[in-house]
Amino acid sequence: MAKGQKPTINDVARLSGVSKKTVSRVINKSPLLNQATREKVEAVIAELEYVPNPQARALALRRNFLIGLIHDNPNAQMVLGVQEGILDTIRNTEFALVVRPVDRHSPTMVEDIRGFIEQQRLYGVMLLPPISENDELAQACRDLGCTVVRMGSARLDDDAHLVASNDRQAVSDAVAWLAELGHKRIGFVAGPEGFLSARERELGFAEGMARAGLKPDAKIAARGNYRFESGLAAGQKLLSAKSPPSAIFSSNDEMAAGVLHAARERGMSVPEDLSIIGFDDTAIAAHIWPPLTTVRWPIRAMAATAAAKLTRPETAASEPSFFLSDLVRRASAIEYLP
Amino acid sequence: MAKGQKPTINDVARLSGVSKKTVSRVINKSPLLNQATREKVEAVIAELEYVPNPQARALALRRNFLIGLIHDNPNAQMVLGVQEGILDTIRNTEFALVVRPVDRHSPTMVEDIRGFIEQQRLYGVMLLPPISENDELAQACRDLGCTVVRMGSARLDDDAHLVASNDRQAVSDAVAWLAELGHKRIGFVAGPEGFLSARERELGFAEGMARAGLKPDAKIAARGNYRFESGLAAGQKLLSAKSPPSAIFSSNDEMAAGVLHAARERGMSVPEDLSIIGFDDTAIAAHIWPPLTTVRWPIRAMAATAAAKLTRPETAASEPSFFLSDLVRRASAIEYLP
DNA sequence: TTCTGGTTTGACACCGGTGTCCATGACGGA
DNA sequence: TCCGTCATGGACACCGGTGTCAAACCAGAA
Repeated sequence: MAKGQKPTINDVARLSGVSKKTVSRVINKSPLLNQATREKVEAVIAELEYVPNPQARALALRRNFLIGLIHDNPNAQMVLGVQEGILDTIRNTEFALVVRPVDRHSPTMVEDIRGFIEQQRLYGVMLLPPISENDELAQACRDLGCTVVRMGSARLDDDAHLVASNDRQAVSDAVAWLAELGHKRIGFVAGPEGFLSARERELGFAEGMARAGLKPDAKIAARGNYRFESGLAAGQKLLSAKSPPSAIFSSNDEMAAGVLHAARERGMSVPEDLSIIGFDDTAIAAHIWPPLTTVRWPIRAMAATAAAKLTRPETAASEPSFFLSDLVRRASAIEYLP
Repeated sequence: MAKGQKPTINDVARLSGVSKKTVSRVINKSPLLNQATREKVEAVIAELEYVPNPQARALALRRNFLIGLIHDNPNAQMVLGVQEGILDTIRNTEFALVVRPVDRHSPTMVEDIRGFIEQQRLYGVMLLPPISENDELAQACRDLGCTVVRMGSARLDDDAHLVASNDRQAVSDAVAWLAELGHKRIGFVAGPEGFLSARERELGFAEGMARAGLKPDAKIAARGNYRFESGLAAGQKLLSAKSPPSAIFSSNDEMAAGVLHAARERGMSVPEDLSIIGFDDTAIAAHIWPPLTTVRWPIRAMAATAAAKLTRPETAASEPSFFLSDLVRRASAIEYLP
């Protein structure tokens, strides 16, 4: 072994007086190997600080140890939380995380992603909402021999290929809690049509109202697109209703911030005149005034589980797919003050 | 070539009646090649939809086409912006982006990163603040034969290995603008000690005050740690001063949001009683009330340039390293009302 | 016609691992 | 003592590219 060069399997084999293949067996923990031989080789590996070359392994095994994170998600905190969760699982393994932001409105998106998976010979990919809802895309990835795990808010796939938050339940609970606080007219800001998360949250709202024996009123409901401006517009509509709500549930935090602005524009105080609940617990939630009561879902733990399902399916595929969210009670929602 | 298998260089060679090596020359655009041969081979490549296997290339070239993004950065938006910028440059190349969040307080951080670079045989890495300021780390990466480009807010390295925002200038301009608006008592919330960005913003503040002929007053200055809570504490201190400021410059948006809370706690109106300027233009800035006037720096363009310096140094290394930021004027800073 | 020199191409080893299959040797039973 | 069996380890080809070096080819000059 030349000085300054990384040791290879050949160096290890030569120094320990065995063949490459035997070293390979040690590395791969093959059971049909004499204990003494194993220890001898392991000693040399330790001495040389030998690390197998992943490129060579990838070539021989025809599979790269790369997990792809494919997303088109506007929520930076969520994406970063996912990255951290995946790293929690794959740190200290031979896997690495490669990321690929995409544009879901591009007509070539599926083609682009296929090219990416094929070129990098990805081991597996994780799809984030909203593109995780795209069955065609998931199938295209699988056709390439790539394991796919999808993150979502509903049953998009079987347990081995899904991690999901139980949004419906979480919203239902939040609305029921508002009702307990005495609110009778509860407004709703929906997310964009076509998003499963938006749909689930809508169902959760309906469920929560039903639990509380309240009837949803279309005059104090509006649809937004998860962006701040749409929340502002929704808030303006709801608050100018003849019989305005005393509480509003918004399908995400950003729109909730918009509702808050709308209330302030009308000179209303939050939470005294209007209680607001958001969803996601993004950084905004804690930093607006008043701090937003919101639903937090365990992104990082979910992503860690997803990564486990990708990298060691034999042990992790059957782990639960659904994760419970909880209500973070801050100052923006209080009991009804007539 | 078996059905369903990806074509290899051998398939291309056989079908076009030339040797592997000639195909390799075509792929690598070698100049010493007959035009007719080149076209013949290219036709076969197109027909087979052949894509070279990056693992095999990586093995032969002893260098992987992976760019690492190493960071320990609490600002999700910034990290995601960087990722998008890097992708702007490397999309449609053979490079891929692998990410690695780390913990800068871990005593084994440098060792962990070395292991990561070595294991994945990274082509280059990009370091984000605050760890981009760690010279020992940068050197360790370079010793591994890995190109390093650092992102920062000051001259951390030479042009070929640096992209930086000119924070000092930006803050100086912002403060000078406050002075133009008639503010005489301008408070300052500094970032954490030991952060170059914090230091640069401090110098910018001093410079701006000097330009306006104002003298900084330590009684209306405080140090925070870039977190919301520290901004809140700083705001409480500054606003309870015997002679409180009419405007406050905060070294980042999150602390500015804290200052805003502090003002509101004391029953002050923003911007009527107090003007506030932040730094970074994160999502918070646009979504708090009132929307925050802040300094925006071109993260995505900077990251794209950094990626170019990593992946094609021959053309990009000499591109400018410094990027100008600009002041985003929203509602939180207005002229001085006595 | 033969030689020369430049251009174009190919044979072969190599990068650092893994899979296949066979050789070896120890051990137990006949 | 001899043979069959099983545990163990090695030889060799292969994964799909690239580097080296020499051979083949071609045109123009002697």
